[in-house]
Amino acid sequence: MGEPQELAIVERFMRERGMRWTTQRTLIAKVALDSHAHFSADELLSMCQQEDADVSRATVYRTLSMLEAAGFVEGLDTGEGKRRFEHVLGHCHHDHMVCTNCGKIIEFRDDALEKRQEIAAKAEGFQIESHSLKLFGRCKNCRENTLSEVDKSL
Amino acid sequence: MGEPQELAIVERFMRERGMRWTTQRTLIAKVALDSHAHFSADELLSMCQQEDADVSRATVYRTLSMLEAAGFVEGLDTGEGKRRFEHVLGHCHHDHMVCTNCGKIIEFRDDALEKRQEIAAKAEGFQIESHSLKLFGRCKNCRENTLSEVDKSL
DNA sequence: ATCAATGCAAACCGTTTGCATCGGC
DNA sequence: GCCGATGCAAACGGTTTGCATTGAT
Repeated sequence: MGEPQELAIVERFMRERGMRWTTQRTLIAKVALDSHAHFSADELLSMCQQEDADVSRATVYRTLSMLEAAGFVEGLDTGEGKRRFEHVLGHCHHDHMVCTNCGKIIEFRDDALEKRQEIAAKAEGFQIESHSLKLFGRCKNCRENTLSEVDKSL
Repeated sequence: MGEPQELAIVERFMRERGMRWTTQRTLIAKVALDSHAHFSADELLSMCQQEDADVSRATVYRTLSMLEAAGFVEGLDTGEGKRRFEHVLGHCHHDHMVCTNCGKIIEFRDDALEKRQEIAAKAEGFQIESHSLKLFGRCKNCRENTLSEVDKSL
């Protein structure tokens, strides 16, 4: 995982636009791009504060929306009432399965799916800019655990 | 559109569970099931108050979550920061295209899409309970208007 | 008469914002 | 030194909740 180069890309992006490359932005971007998880703004804040106390919630939100607008990070709504973000720079597009039991998020990709979406859009004269596909249900683990619980009760 | 029977179904559902069929629930369910639109809780409240002033915001929210839990209504997140709901009882499943310019919501259905989702889930040992697919972009109308604006500026 | 449902207003919670201060450039 | 970025705390907006009252059964 090549965070150093990625961080440099973010820095360059900001500087080119006349934005200041502050210690907070460096830290937030580093932690966000380092993470392989789907983190909430709050979790990102905690992760940053673990490394260095000098970050505020407001700055995390502000930096996060810049990173999102720039396309380095992507927000997704998992139905918990708050957004989660994922590292997107240098990763290819994928969709998500969200386990409604344990909250696990599984990434998957299916080109046929993407193509069908394009076809459906074309039929309506609609031009897709982005899309969001989430499958909600039970992950493999939770299904197995549920089954064994049922077994026990028999 | 057969609201009377649908309303009776909701009433029966509630009564069977020992819930009281109040004037507020009758009104809210009627208005919600009458609507062909994707309404927010607030809009539903206004629609109800137009017909009868005796409904509170709290009751709209409480009734809405019952209707959703019962499967008469379905909530979807269009990315506006608030949920929208749609009449689902007696309608077959569909997905949505959301115009990021005018907010228009287009319903569409593609069986091949659904099948690919099942295949992708099976590959992960995931059992789908529900899913959410939204295409964000520009609707036909907005595309045409945008084009003519460009034309004008030339 | 009972107890669930309602209305009100306050609480909630994630997120945004105004403003004085700080710090990159 | 300038002006953009930060921190703080207050504001925001959708939604939920505690509690006294109302009303369906």
